[in-house]
Amino acid sequence: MSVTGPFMQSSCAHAGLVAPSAASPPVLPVARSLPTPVQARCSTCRVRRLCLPGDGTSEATIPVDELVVTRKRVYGGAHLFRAGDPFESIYAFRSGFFKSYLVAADGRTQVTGFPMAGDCAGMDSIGSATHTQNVMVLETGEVCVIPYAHLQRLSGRSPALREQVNRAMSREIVREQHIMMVLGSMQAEAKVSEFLLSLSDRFAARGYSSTEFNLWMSRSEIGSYLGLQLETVSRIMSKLQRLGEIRANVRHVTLLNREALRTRIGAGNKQALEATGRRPLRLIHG
Amino acid sequence: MSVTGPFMQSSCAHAGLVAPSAASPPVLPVARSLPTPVQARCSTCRVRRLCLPGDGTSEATIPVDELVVTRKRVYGGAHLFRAGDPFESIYAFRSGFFKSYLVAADGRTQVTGFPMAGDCAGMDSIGSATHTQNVMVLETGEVCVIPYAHLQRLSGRSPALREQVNRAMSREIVREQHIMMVLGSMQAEAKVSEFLLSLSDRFAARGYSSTEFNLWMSRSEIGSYLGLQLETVSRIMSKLQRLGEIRANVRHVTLLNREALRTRIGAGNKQALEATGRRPLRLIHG
DNA sequence: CGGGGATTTGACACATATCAAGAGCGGTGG
DNA sequence: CCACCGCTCTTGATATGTGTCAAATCCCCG
Repeated sequence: MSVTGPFMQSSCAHAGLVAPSAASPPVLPVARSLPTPVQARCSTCRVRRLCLPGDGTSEATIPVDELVVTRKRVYGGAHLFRAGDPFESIYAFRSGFFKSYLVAADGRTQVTGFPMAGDCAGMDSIGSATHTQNVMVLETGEVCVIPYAHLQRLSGRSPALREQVNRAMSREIVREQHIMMVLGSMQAEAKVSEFLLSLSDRFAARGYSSTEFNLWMSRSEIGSYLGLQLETVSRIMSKLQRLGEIRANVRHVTLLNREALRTRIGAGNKQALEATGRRPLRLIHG
Repeated sequence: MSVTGPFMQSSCAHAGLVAPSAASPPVLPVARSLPTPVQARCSTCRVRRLCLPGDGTSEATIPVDELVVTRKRVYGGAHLFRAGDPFESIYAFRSGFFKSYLVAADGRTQVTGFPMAGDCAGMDSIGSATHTQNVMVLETGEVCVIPYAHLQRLSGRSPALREQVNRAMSREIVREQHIMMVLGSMQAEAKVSEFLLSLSDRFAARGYSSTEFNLWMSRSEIGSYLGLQLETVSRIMSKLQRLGEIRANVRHVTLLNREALRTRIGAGNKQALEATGRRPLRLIHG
């Protein structure tokens, strides 16, 4: 794990407790039969039902309190990890706000998500030796470290945990499919409206206000996420404000008319494409 | 599973062999201790190393020949499944060519991929009762049916299989991240070039020509996949042909200058976005 | 041979990118 | 405490890539 910026403090030290084991790079933390520290337990976590442990339907068989080995406090501006860092752990966010992004060889950047409490990062790197994308901290928060080798071990004895991991990865695939749809078939106004409503729903699911919240990301980051230029994002937010559908005070947003925004999502379709059944072909050479 | 179009024939019937169990909807095929029919075995499959069984590094512990319960022949124009169909199985493609796509409530369509031999479909629906997207057959082929309950059972006794499933899902996440990058940060010409080269690489990985191949999908489907109109795709392919980088005879394509195409991918960047570290905020109300 | 869809190509419109300037905000140092 | 600096955000003017509309051609298939 790269330690950049102000990210250099383990939660254990921070919380004033003694860590059961080393917290950083080498191999995997030896926590086989050591008890998980109370502060890192999922059973007391407010967002557990959104996270790997799930809604508790099969709770009895998931060793939720052995899942997280360490918890770390990470600070705004720091990177949790970068593409190319060795892959060792899955991360689950307990609090804070983050962005995940890719950087192409030629410098192009694509923000792939804005994970927050209850979300996970690092699952895309399973099977790679190194992380495939970057995760940066936008708002200081706490992240639960789940060493992958540890997760594999636990999976061996808990079918329910295996299932939860599969579900979490599946959700991630669906989430990205949804973004593909936004990127590929929506116009700018629809994209921004969708973005705001989606954020709103995610805040709501975590018990925060769905109508009034902070944007922890910049216009430029929103733009990258939506495939737009920052100026376009800014203009559209100004327009939505002019129309009375939102109030936007730079990073602080209030949704005034959710229905209007929802309508805006459908506006300006680009494609219909309905399969015809007939499929002409020109075969190789022939 | 929806049975539409000419998709109404099980591979067993087709191959003239007796099926070991029912092949369709109800619960899950009872194949607990029945031997897997020879024709459905992974160990004899040409694309097994690209598929769930993997490259064989941990082959000994993966019950590869119990993985696939049935194999089906599916015909061009048919749907393997549609969004909303009950989720029961993962599908692995042995041959043929397919498209996966989403349809939004308002009718917008987004093609999410063009799976072919060695690829999988349905992993996005794990944890849902129903499939989240549609998969249509573009070129007749054979698909291996892996009932999810069956996979779960096998996973219980094979850590290596669990790992392979995780890897496959992880790869799918990375694949979609890559498409997000294409959709969000490339211009039309770069998108189409990237698409052709990517297809070329996938054919090469399967032992087919990397310079000459058929496009089983229409311009409209390519457009949907890349977030472009079909006319734009057509124009760009004409242009690439005019420039001597490809030869495009409707559905039959020859790549004449891969390097030129590769250069084209970098052209016309849209975003740079490098993190600044400073992160201004306007806190709630304040 | 005829019909229908796919593809190509052109003309044009328009959404969004690009370029540029100014304002707002937050932190820093005098 | 104020002035400055750097960054983000906003807004305007303009350029341009791509969508839209339309028509001709091609191709497959009956």
